Amino acid sequence: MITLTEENYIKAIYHLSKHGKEMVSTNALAEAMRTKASSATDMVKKLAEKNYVDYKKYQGAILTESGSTIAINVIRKHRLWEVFLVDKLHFSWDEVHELAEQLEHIKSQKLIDKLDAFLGHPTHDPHGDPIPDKHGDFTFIDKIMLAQAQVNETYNCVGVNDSSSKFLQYLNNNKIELGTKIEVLHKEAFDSSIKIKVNGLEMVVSNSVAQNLYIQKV
Amino acid sequence: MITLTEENYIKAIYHLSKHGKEMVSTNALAEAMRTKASSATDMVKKLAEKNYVDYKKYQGAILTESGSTIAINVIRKHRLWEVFLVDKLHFSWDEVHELAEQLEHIKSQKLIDKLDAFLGHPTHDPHGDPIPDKHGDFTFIDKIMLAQAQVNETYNCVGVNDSSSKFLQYLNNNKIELGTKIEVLHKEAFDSSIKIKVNGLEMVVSNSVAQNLYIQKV
DNA sequence: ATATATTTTTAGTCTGTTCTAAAAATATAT
DNA sequence: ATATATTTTTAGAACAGACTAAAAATATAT
Ligand SMILES: [Mn+2]
Ligand SMILES: [Mn+2]
Ligand SMILES: [Mn+2]
Ligand SMILES: [Mn+2]
Repeated sequence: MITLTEENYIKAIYHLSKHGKEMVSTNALAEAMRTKASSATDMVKKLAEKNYVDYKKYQGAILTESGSTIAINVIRKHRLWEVFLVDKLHFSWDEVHELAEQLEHIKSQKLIDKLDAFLGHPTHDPHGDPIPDKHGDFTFIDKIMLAQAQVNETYNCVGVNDSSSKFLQYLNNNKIELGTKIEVLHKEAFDSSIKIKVNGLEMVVSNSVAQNLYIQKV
Repeated sequence: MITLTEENYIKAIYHLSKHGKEMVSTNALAEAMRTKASSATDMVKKLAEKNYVDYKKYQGAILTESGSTIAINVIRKHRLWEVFLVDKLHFSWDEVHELAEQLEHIKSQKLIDKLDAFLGHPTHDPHGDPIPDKHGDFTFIDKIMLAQAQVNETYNCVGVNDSSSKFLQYLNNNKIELGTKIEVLHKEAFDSSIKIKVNGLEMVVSNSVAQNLYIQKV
């Protein structure tokens, strides 16, 4: 039986290793888990013991096939619950992450299958992140960062990189949501800020915003 | 912050004390929690420390006002989730209890309020048990056990006492569910079994069934 | 009332997860 | 290459929650 804490570490390793197969350092893992390096070491040893990661002292950890399967399943649950909270319970997209952190640990394959069906087998969560299907396969969409956009082109907002409530609330305040059309008017060389037109209104976004908003050519 | 384990103990104390105000013995609590008396003692001391129970050595424990509020809130969540699982995800009533045991510990007042609204503010769970409202008030319905029924009367099935999947599956097999009409044909003095007519078919139920089925005069 | 049985508590241990402080290994700078 | 800085691991302790075995309190039977 896998514990809630183990699942969270495994998920963190998955995200830090960028979808799978590069070594994750103890310090990076500790920081992601908001804990100390000594705790991360202990946990990584335990995960290695249970064959969820391969671990070499001082080298870092990497998920095994079985660890990867667990990570993807937790992510699937997390994102499906987020869809439920937004689509069915009418939460705002900036409120659901912490709740999904709790719900993702509910153990029942049947529940997640039924939830998936109830939601109409969604492929993306409220932040534009892909939801792995029951075989663990993702539907990737072809997205770029707003920072990479071309002037005088129009794009669709399709996702966020930073899904903290602070950033999402910033987007709320500026009426930017998934599906919103963004026309790129000007890129300022000095500070990499970008002038865009959204909902008929012109506005300037900083580079740090432009690097956290994913778009797709319409 | 209250832990999952503390919530489960508090809920067990609530149920064992029959909705509130009688002392619960250490042994009874240990048995309900499927643990040992020494563990129950330890936990009861901790709950007393946190002022969720009043506890006197060798005398037993009883919920305080604050403990009672917690118990009722956990029960509210448990039963609302059961309604969700049955009404929205189409689980059968014999499958939902264990899942609700997990879901009842999700911490978010807003979630439970929204779930309640989404479900249409149900007053009873799939087993006929009352769902406390957000102020902790129950809607009690006037029910009796089938064992107390009168011959030649017709009743509505409104709840179960034993909500184990074994009993619920027995009812499934005999096409008895909440709302099913039951006509009482004969009570056998010898073994307290009861002959009833359900869905046009006659059948005999044992006393142990009759004591676990709640009914109401139509 | 005394002996016996049952219930409850205590004492000590274990596992899981965290921490701090110190030691060991690795990386970086001159 | 050596010194210094950074990262990682180890050692030892804490806390929650469980266990076993033994002691203490309470209940029951004669
Ligand atoms: Mn999330
Ligand atoms: Mn989590
Ligand atoms: Mn239940
Ligand atoms: Mn529970």
